[in-house]
Amino acid sequence: MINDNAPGSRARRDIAKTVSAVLDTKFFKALCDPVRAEIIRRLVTIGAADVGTIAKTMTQDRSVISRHLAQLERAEILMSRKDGRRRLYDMAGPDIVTKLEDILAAVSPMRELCVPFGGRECNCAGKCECGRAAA
Amino acid sequence: MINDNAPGSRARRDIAKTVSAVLDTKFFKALCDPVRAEIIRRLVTIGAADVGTIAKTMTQDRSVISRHLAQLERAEILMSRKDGRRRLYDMAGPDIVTKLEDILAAVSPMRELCVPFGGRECNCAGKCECGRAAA
DNA sequence: TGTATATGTGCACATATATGCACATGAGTC
DNA sequence: GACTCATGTGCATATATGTGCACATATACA
Repeated sequence: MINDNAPGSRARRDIAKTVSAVLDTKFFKALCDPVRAEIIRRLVTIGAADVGTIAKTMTQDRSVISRHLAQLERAEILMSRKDGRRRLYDMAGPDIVTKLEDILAAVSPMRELCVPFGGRECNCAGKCECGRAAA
Repeated sequence: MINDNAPGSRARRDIAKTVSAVLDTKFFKALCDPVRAEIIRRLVTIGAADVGTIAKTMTQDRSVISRHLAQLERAEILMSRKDGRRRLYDMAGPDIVTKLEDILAAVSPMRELCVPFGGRECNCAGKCECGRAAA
């Protein structure tokens, strides 16, 4: 089809729907906070660990770390299991990779379909901030 | 190496570093808000549009939409250019796909390296919520 | 049983973010 | 020039989120 990227085209509506569906707010939100990012960094480095062990190396209170860990598990970034009175958390590596692959698959048609401004040059003659615009 | 996924191993430290580097907070934060998600949906559907046109179809004030659009541009999800007194925004399709490919490339070693709890079964005998854990 | 340890939760508070109004700026039109 | 239209920004306010303390719960151990 020559007119796939026309405004409101079937192709555009389809990809909009697919992209919306795959935009997992819970997943992205969990990745935004710097403390949670640091927790992820440490769990990747050291492997499975309990709440106290993780909290000991960070400035926040244990209860705060506990809540961050629970949120990361709800976002399916971590998994947990009980070990006596402790709870062990570990990275859900395969799940994370699968989720990102799904997102990429949904988004990748945008490479051809959502070329900004149809690839047309800006006629601003350097007056606006469109530096990244025209290929 | 047989011990690549040992706690603190070189492989683990490397991937932790790579993953941290690729976790673009600005990018993820921009994707969290439901209003911004809706803006993305409409821009994918209709293609390039100015602030007023987008705002007209949404409940929020024009100024609010204007700020969301600016944030999405800073996150390199949208691009903009001036057209007279209007400012046109459009999806930065190729940039978005490239960014997600970079993220996936950085994360994909986690599929083998971060199998939760080393793939070992939980010995809870059904008492804890480790359903997604084993296998 | 009593005690110590690990974790989760209610609550109050601080900070961040989203929102809408009023107004300023910039660009087109008369 | 005066006027109109589109956009961006300062400000006050509402809502969401992160934080730490105190306490409750659950498990292990003497």
